Amino acid sequence: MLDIRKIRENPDFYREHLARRNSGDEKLIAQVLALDEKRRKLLQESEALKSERNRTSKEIGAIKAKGGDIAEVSARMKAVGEQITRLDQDLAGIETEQTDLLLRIPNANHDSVPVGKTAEDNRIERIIGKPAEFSFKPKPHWEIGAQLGLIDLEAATKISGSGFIVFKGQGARLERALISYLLDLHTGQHGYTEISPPFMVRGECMIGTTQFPKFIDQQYAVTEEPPLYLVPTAEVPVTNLHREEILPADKLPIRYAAYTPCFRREAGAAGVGTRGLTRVHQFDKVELVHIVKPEESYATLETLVGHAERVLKELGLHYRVVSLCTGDIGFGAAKCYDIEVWAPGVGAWLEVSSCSNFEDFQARRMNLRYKNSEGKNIFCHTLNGSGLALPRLFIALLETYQQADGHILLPEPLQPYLGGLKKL
RNA sequence: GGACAGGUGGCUGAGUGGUUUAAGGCACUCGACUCGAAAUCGAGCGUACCCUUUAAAGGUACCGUGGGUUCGACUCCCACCCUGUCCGCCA
Repeated sequence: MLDIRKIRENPDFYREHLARRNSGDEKLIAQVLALDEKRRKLLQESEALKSERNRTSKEIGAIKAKGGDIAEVSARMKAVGEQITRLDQDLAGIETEQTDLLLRIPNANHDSVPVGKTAEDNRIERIIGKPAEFSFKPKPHWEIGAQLGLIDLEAATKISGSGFIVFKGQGARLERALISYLLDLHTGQHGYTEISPPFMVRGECMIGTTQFPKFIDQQYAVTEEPPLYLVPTAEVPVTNLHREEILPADKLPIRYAAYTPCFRREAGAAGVGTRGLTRVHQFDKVELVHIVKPEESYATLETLVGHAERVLKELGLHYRVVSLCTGDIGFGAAKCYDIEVWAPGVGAWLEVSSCSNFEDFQARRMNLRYKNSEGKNIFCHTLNGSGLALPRLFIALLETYQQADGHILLPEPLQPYLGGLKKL
């Protein structure tokens, strides 16, 4: 959520930044400012009347103590009270409207974010490794996986519909191995504290991390009373762990790593780019979350990307890091790097991680602050990135390490997690 | 799910309709005393918003949450939430 006072002070700055997102949201600035003006006018009227009532009520107390007559002044204050009630009702309506609008305005982007309209305009920061070479035509993962009995997409469709995966045998074991490997790497080498959160959360959490209100139709609701939602990413429960808190400065920075399944409705139609495991309603992911002081957040973003890249380097996978342009970047992010792994079987770059700095955009929504050295309460900056998303990592492993005889070689770091197994 | 108890500032703890402007204490900050410290003494010390703005001052709201009664609610009424303890159910 943007700071209404900053919008008030510098509306052009936000109009320009939002216009670069080409989502048309810059028009909301004028709307929110109009509401804000109305709101403050009503607030001032209401507060002036309350001030009068407070003063007069004390006088009434004094008059009564002396045995005086309060009928006339009391009646007058009753009228004032009714007027206050009316004003406050109007005010509450406008405040709700304003907050709702503010929750729908996306974040302004950092100056280093490339300006552009589509994914074509994203800036490629670096390409690491080389594409795997084959003496045969590499197969897509759904063929390899079916042949080796690692996955069964038809069974998944039968029990849950399209967009679900059944892992079987060594496939299921590989999935489990990857979760352990990723958590061990990040907690052991990168200093993260492991969190195992609930997979269902309240609506407030979804507001905090920007899924609500705008993207509510992409979420699964589980119960109606109380409303609970399946997490679309561990970002939601983990970042909200400290919602409504004022953290002591020495608790920062906070680094959490969490495995959860992720549930997404992904309204998009099936077709190219959605076959196999690339785009599913439920997938596993290890997520990295940082809560930091504002002055540290951009250095932290680079560190975070490095932690995610480390996985691909260790596993010997070919990947690139892309800086998302203003037209492609997510709603809440000020800056975002995507990490894309090369999948030789399908011949495409697949997004396996999205590392974002939200600055104080999420922190404002969840009222997450820390007390600085001067004793002031300052909104924290929050960041998160996948470390990594499992199905696409699974795809890259199958397609990159496939052999002419149909088997898959396992990269060395994974072998201990599969009981020393070297190939599938 | 049932019964009982409770929810007030960073902590503790008073407060049953009007000098509550939330007492007192602890902690913290500054000052005095001291070579220094402790003790003692003095002062300060919540959050958010509004107005003004170089600043200061001022206003409003906040005692679990939301309603209600009243000129006026920490205080009275209603509903709900949470915590603790016990009971029931349960992998």
